[in-house]
Amino acid sequence: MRTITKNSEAALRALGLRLTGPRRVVLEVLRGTESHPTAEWVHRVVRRRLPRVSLGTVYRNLRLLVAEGLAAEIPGPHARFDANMAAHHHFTCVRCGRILDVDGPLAEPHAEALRGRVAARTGLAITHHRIEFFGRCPQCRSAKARPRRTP
Amino acid sequence: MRTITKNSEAALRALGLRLTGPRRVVLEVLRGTESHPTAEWVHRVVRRRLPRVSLGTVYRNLRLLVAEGLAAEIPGPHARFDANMAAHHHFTCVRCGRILDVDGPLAEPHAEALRGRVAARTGLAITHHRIEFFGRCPQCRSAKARPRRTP
DNA sequence: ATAGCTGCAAAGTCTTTGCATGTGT
DNA sequence: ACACATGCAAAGACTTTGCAGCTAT
Repeated sequence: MRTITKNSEAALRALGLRLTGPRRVVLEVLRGTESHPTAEWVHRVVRRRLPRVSLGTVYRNLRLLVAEGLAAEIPGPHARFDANMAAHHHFTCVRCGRILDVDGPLAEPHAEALRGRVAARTGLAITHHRIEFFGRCPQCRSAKARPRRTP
Repeated sequence: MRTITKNSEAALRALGLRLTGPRRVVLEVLRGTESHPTAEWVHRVVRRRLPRVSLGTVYRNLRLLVAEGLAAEIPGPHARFDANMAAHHHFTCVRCGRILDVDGPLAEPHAEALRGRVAARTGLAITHHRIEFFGRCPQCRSAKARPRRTP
């Protein structure tokens, strides 16, 4: 579990963003989970602290955080967000939809080499890449339980 | 440019699918491009041959082709489709949005090794993966021209 | 004071669906 | 014949926006 929850304020201030209640809580909520949540999930959790926050405001702040580099958006039919800015990739469970982190050092050195090779041979100017792994998560491998969706 | 356009019929028949005009043309159009088109683009092109085909029918057939393994869907906010079923990855131009193929042998051997390594260390059961490269396409690298969207 | 936020609700986008009609086998 | 497809239009799911009223600085 991630521990940061405190100086989201500082992070926002450092970027010259206004520190409003909804904004701060959206960032804290996002930093407080590893579940790669949807906007709706963030909204539900934010509302436990600030019940009057609207979904529109959550979207606006999520987009702002992404634009400011404090969060990333995981592509897909429904957008998911991630405040983990360290280089890492994702594993998606094809059964339950859960997304798990595959952290940097594990995948990175090889992926970098791959990137260089591809760039060299295709002539494309590659600035970055993303790797998405698919399979079954530990829970789903053992459990006979019925599929669940995350979050 | 891809050449196949002829035995889309055979492919459909082999799967026991009914051979209807819209279905055949949707598959032929998809097989006839490398542009990773959206449903709307496919619809426009299909209509040049069968003007009465609806967008709903295009979606239904595109989904069917994906389900039957004759096409793949590229994830994102707007779905894109691809009839190239050989193992390959994609390069997305961050300037114009164009998607280019990065074909198998180039990326594959290393990616396989990477996958094995990740699987071994994380304990995740990885069945497949996808690599997406980002950067600027040749056109955009040279051109000062203004951004365009693809298709 | 005032540029920037917010809640609310309405409007957009892309995609899916219900239904009556048409069609491949 | 008859199960399956289609066109059309309406409905859905998710996201963005306009606007008048707040609020951080």
